[in-house]
Amino acid sequence: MDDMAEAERLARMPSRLLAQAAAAAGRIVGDGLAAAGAHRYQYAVLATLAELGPASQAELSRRTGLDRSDMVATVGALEGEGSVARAVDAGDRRRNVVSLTDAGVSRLAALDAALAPLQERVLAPLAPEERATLVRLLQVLAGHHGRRWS
Amino acid sequence: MDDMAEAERLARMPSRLLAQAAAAAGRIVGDGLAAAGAHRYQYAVLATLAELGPASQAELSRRTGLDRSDMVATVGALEGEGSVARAVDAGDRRRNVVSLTDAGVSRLAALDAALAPLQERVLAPLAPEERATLVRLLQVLAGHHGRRWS
DNA sequence: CTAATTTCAGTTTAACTGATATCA
DNA sequence: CTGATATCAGTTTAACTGAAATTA
Repeated sequence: MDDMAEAERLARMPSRLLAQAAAAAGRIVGDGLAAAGAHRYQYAVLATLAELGPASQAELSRRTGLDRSDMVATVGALEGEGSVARAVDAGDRRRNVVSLTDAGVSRLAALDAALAPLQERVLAPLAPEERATLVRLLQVLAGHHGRRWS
Repeated sequence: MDDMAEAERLARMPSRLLAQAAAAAGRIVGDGLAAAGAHRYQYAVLATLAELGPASQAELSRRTGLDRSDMVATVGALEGEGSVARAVDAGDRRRNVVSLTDAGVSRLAALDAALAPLQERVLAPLAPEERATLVRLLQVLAGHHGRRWS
């Protein structure tokens, strides 16, 4: 019973559509960042530092959703290319204070410039109002499921 | 310049929102299918067979987006549990004809029943019209980026 | 003592690649 | 000969786990 309603079950399944769209978007953005010599994780950390100002690795992990373990390597790579500085926090010696350097600010601007047309490609088939609606709905979903606290 | 517009760049970036929402949905659905003893790949194959009828592994790969190589293992697992039958195609002996068994039809119904409340959980924070809109927009995106031909 | 932070070493798994054998 | 199919063996990488050392 209900065969017609289930005929396109896969094509209408939210989890599957999300996975497909995310995979396509991830490939476009991942390839673009790779061409710029960066990793998705690195962009996330640079952008978060630009918003927050200097922060510990644990705080960056919380904000970006990256694992504490991967954060070590990511901050290490950014430090290695001169985009961030890493120093022991004088007020709490367990922490590193990670901060953007001038080179990091430039690096972030370059990556932002590289990313803009890629996000445009991701959303290409949608009209402007549809893009805004999609972003809003995804924010609701991400916000809802992102709360490990609450 | 344009600092305010970029203040929440990460929180508004489509590729990132898609990745976050897809990861949350994938975890919910993946855990649920695992609890039912199935893999996401297996559900995709069962559902596709229910729509198409008997099909070759190559055809199933095209429809589901699964790699031909992973399809071998997936069909093998489904055959092992008795959900599908696999036979050499008499008309084209390169092909296997994969078809749903009666047990496979039941298995699919059970997985569908298990999945319904999980999709509900994924979309929980959205109103009914919002859910329909999201599905529609994601279908446009998936359809656009899914075309390797054209 | 408990809890947070950083770091390292290792695991798991999805997704993919390349090669081979078979057949149209 | 070319191209499609099924299969196998192996690679890559994102994401995660567990434990140690340090400090609050």
